[in-house]
Amino acid sequence: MSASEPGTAATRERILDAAEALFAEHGLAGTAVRDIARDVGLTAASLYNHFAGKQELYEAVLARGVQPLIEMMQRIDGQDRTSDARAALIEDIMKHLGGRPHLPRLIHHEVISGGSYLAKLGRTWLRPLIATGIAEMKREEEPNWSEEEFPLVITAWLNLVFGHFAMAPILSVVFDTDPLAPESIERQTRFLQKLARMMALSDPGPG
Amino acid sequence: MSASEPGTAATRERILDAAEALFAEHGLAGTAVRDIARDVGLTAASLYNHFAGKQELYEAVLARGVQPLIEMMQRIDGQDRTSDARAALIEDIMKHLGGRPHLPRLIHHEVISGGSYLAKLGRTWLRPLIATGIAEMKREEEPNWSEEEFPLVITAWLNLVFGHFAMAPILSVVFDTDPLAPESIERQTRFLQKLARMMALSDPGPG
Amino acid sequence: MSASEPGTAATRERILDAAEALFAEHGLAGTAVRDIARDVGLTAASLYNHFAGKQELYEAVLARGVQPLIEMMQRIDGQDRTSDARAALIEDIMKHLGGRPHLPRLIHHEVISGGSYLAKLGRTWLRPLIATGIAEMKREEEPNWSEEEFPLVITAWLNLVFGHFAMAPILSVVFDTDPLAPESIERQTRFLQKLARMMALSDPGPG
Amino acid sequence: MSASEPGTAATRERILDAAEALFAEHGLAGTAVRDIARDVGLTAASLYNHFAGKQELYEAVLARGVQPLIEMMQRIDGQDRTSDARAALIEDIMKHLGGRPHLPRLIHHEVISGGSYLAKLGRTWLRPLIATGIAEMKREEEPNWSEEEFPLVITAWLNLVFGHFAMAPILSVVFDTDPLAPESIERQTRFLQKLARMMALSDPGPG
DNA sequence: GATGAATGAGGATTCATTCAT
DNA sequence: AATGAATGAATCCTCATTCAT
Repeated sequence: MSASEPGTAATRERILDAAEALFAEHGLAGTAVRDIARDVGLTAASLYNHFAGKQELYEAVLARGVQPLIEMMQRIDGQDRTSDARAALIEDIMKHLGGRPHLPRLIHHEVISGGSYLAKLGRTWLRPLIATGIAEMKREEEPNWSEEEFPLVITAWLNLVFGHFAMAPILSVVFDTDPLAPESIERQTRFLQKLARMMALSDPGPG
Repeated sequence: MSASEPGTAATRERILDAAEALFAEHGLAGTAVRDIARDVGLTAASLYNHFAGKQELYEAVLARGVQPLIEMMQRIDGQDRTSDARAALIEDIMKHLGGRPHLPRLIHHEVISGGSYLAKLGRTWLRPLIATGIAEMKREEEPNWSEEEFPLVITAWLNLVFGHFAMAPILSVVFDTDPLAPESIERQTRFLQKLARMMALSDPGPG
Repeated sequence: MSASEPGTAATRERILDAAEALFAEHGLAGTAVRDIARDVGLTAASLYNHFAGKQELYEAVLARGVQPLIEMMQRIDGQDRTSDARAALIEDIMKHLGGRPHLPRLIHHEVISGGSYLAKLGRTWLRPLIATGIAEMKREEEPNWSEEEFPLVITAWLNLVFGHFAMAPILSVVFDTDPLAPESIERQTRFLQKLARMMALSDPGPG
Repeated sequence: MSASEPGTAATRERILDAAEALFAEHGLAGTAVRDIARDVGLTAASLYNHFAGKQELYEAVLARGVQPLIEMMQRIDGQDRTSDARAALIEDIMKHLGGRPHLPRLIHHEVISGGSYLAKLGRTWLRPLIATGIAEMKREEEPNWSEEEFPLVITAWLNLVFGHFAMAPILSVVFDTDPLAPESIERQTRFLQKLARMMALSDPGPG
């Protein structure tokens, strides 16, 4: 009657968890199936009772991690636009990534490698996000950014949010803090919200 | 008999070039020595006349790419602080990375994987850059950022600059432009300079 | 409650059928237990409720196919020798093999591989057949074959009969007909009977 | 200066020899690459310096064995038809197969399994042979066989010739002789030549 | 400097088999 | 009687590396 009996459907989740951590750190090629299995307490052969192969496992990990982001996007897309929707969106995303800190590095691996999952990732997740963001910016009364700068602004935000998590290893070397600690995420969230206000309101004047 | 006859010292560079491209795309583990050799028109065995091993080759690629960044840092650190030093620095870095578009992805791989080269990278390159950046920000008369936000600002800049190149694969899927094309880099440079002015001058007011 | 309800004893037969087809095509080593199970609509694990293992299943398939041939031999051995006994025997064997077209290939696999079942096959089936055949030939009044040629004649007949079925795959490629179709088997039967008459009656004269 | 220095091109041939023997006995699936390598005195990994994979090695073995048969066919096809051409052809083929006694079993494996090489085998080798044989039979003045029986006659000959070698394992169990011994091959050759005369000359009369 | 050949180590995957349910 | 899950033992193949030529 325990909540997660070993050997049932829970095994699949435990494999995904272990795989997520290892794929995030070493990438697809750098991760040995045997190592994933060992972290779950299984033999490599047993993994193949749950996933058809390494590639399929990788994609399942990616899908599981990206799915909530897609849904988050869809929820936001349809809802009322209050004045601080931006701040709430930033907070939501930061919170989700904070709970799955391996995800951004995983996505970075995929993006950098130009992996096959990339096209789907772009279509189902990035494009709606961009559409939402651009629609938002168009609604500004005194916009700081021209329409052709919109994509750059969106991209900038992607890099700011994901970079915080993906760059964590080197940041924790240079600074003393762990970027994945809750208070670091909290601080980064407030910083990004402040930056968002600046980018929306300020007028940098002529170059 | 010149120092860089094809087939002599030049071979070393050609190996580094091929390795840089492949390491950037597939990472250290995902790149086969044989593939690097093939791209140079050599056999894997021949590579070992030029480099002691895969790991050493990887580090040589990393060193060759990072060295100019470090020197750039050192030059800037000692020079006069004109009003648009920031703009010039951004331009310099963007230009260097534009000429070696694989470098950011290479560094991302290293950072994400928490590779062994990372500590050196942090110490010799990132720390001076941060010191310079912080000193710069401290000199502001009406600063928008508190001292404890300084690291976040620096990190943000790192992510903005490197992200542009590292995320290129997925961006070229979502948008129609190639982020590595000269005009894209030019546009991104101007965008970042504008953003720099905003972050320095503007006052977002209370949250 | 009948003895051959589907799911009870009938399952055993269905397993044997599927196994016969696969073993005949891919041999013992080339056939996966899982594939046999799939063809029956079962899991590999379920097979072990019916057979002790792959090897045992293989032998059961072989035994089931060979048993009627042995019995056929025994019947013929004890019965009256009419003038067209040869023609009847050829017809019987061809008919049996026509109903189990996988069997010859199965036996071929076993023979070619020098499998362990081979000795038993030779002793219980081939030897009686040869004895019968030789006794038959000795009864000829004006024999075309010397006693030392008898084994060759017998072997020739084996190759002619079994070859028709075993070589079917390539023959259907070269000719347009399917050697396993009833009319092909009928034609081959008549051909072999004619050949039998030729071999018995004719006198080729000196070389 | 020895005729077959180890480590040169001769290695390829030695691999083919070892592979031919093992593939003939155990088939493609039943033969382990490691076992082939061991018989040559190599590591499995070393095999891959000479052949792209198991399948490719298998096809190379098949091609090397079948090539002489094809050429033999082509030579015969173009030459004068003397009265004992048949006897000579039988002798040639028996001799070639006698020198490569694994080949018939290898071909049997391929034929039985309906392997992919089969179509090529049928087209390049079997069809010319059949054409030659049929042309030969049409030239008979008082033919014993109708035109629609021609394919059956050809097939019979195939089975008689190849069967002698392929069935060798079980025959050596039942009889005391080794069918692959030179004198056995010699005896079988004479037997087949005699049978050929019978099939050409005799008239079995009405069934 | 270049290469063909060899190899130990490892890595993904298959497979026959077992066992608790 | 059926099955999902687990596994040890292969099996094919890749890879980084070495070395004689």
